[in-house]
Amino acid sequence: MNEKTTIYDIAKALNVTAATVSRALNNNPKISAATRKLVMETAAKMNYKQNKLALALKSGKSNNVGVVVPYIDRNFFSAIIRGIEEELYPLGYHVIICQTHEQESAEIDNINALLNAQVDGILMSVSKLSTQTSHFEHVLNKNVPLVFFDRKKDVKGVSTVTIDDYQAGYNATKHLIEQGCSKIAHLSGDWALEIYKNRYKGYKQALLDNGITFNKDYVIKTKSDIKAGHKSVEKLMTLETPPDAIFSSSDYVALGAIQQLKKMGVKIPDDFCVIGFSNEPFTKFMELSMSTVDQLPVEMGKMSAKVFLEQVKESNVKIEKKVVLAPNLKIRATSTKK
Amino acid sequence: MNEKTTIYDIAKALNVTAATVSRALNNNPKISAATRKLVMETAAKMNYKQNKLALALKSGKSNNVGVVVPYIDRNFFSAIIRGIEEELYPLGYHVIICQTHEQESAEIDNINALLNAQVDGILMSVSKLSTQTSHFEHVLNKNVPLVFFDRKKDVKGVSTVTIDDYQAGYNATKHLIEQGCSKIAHLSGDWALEIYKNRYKGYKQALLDNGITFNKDYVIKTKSDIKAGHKSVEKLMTLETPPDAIFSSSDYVALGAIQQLKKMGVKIPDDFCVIGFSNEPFTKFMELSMSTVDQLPVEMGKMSAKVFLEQVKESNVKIEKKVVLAPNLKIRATSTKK
DNA sequence: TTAATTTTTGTAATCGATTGCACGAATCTA
DNA sequence: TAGATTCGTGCAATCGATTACAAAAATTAA
Repeated sequence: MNEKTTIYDIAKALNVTAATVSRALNNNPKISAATRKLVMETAAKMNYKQNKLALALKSGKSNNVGVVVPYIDRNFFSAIIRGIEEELYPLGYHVIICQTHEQESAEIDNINALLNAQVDGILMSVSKLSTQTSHFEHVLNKNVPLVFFDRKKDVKGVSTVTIDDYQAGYNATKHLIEQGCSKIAHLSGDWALEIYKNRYKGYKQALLDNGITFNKDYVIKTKSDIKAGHKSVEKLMTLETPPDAIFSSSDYVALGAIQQLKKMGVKIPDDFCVIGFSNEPFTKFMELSMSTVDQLPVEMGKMSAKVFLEQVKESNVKIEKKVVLAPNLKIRATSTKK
Repeated sequence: MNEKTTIYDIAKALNVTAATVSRALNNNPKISAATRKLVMETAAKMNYKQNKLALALKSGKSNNVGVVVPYIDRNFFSAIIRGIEEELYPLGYHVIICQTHEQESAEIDNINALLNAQVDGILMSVSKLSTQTSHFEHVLNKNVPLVFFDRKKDVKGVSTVTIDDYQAGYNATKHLIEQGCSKIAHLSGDWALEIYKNRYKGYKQALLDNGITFNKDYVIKTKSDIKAGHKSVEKLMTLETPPDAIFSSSDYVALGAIQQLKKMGVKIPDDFCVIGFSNEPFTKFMELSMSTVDQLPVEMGKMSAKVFLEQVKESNVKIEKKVVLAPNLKIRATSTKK
């Protein structure tokens, strides 16, 4: 009884053609008010639901967008997805999720699968291990809009939405200086990703602008986990002049650093200040709440969605938009001296 | 140049019909080895990619499943989605995400949209504010498998994957008793959801089994946020005999409780033990790491996916499977007396 | 009343794939 | 070598919608 009803079923019931039904349902002005009403009512009665697949095939628009992220259960990424979803859902789009686990092969795989599924666009954050760009160009060749958020690669024709990582690094470092710190270390990530490089640049410039000499022993490139924080602190504290503050490019690394510092009996924030990056939920809930940089992921997701929408609207023109959002410094206990 | 190639393009290039191309690509044994090879090579050369939409329309299988959750940026849910994705992706399925914001209207909306998009199944956690069940029956009437995870409603024909909330409540409470607590309060949620009711039942039974009289003043139903934790503790501590432990159905409420207890100068864990629920990431990172119940969300997601797969495999038989996973008590600092 | 318009509806192609049936060619049987 | 099989392909329908174009019906004009 509740089997799928098609426009043909309605047509048969009313002794008209499917074309008429289709037009009536789509409010085509060429249909008489009487038949339109009749069709509408019968459709409702028969519990008709439009088959979006058929529509998609005919129109070439699937009303699906693909979102590719390293992991979906990392707050930063899931919050971005939330933003994307909230922006696109009201317009009838659905979001298809894929994760790469930071593997380039998975990234390529995902992109191909999404293209085969005829998505109307792909929004993504590139994997840490990505080196090639041909799979991105492949997307553009198929005339499918591509938007990078947060982590990007330089590819012509791709729009990007990022925060101003340079500014974020600058602000965080300046804040530490204002707290009276002068020997500020920086825990960074792989510079193959611009975000880490830019945070580093901002850090360096803030030092210079405030008359602090840059010390390259204070900069360590690490993985993004807690252990990396432990190890980095161990290394830093054996230096001849150990630092008195850390600006970390990752909240997890900052957390590890704090744990290790406490273990070593260093007093935070009085003798040592720490600031992380990403505003992961846990930072707020720590006994000593952690200062960090909020990247406004939900906003970033919404903005990515908007950029995508502009792109589909002006499908004739090739737009390459670069949106840069302002980061938001969250000053909390780990960097607030009394 | 890189415009979409169809089997018709390949057919034309080789002077055969699309049917032949289709068969060759699908390794149909009726095709001669020679033509198969030729077709394969030409397909590769022309960069052919199968249009999944056309396939979906023809076959009636979209290879998409819908996942509906209250919020995707809550770790518990995003971890479940991760599990689902990892289980289904290798089989060629894609996951379409929707969020309800705990609104029943959005839930109904999402389900309808997913059905229109011809998903092969819907996996979901019902919204807190859901009261009706007709939209779930609607899914079943369309012969689309429906699986509830964690939060469920009693609907005939729907498979469910949950943890044993009763056991979880029992174990958590028993653990507190073993730590020497005897006046154990319980912060619960809305009993319209079975999960909260069952945790409460387990709590109560553990008390009885250990000769502790149940005190209904010790049970408070609250929202699931930090503030609710503050308020509940305020109320509990003004009782004639205040409790000496809390088993909370939510990590956030437990966090709020801990904050308030500290503010009041109560010593945790020596004078007061606390245990939460969900193993949210922040619980591990607190100064005083929080004991909690791990619901194994990734496992739960994988199991939900498996149940869905069984359902599609045996599309003729109507299976209604009830999987109950064992919860995992994480004993940490907030409930470990020395 | 008839021709000219305007409305309304129908016919049939299309989107890109799959597949039952039919048919010609090649191979086998006797 | 005639007849029966088997093999490889083509024809055409199908999935469920949309939409030029054509045709019929209704309305208006003269």
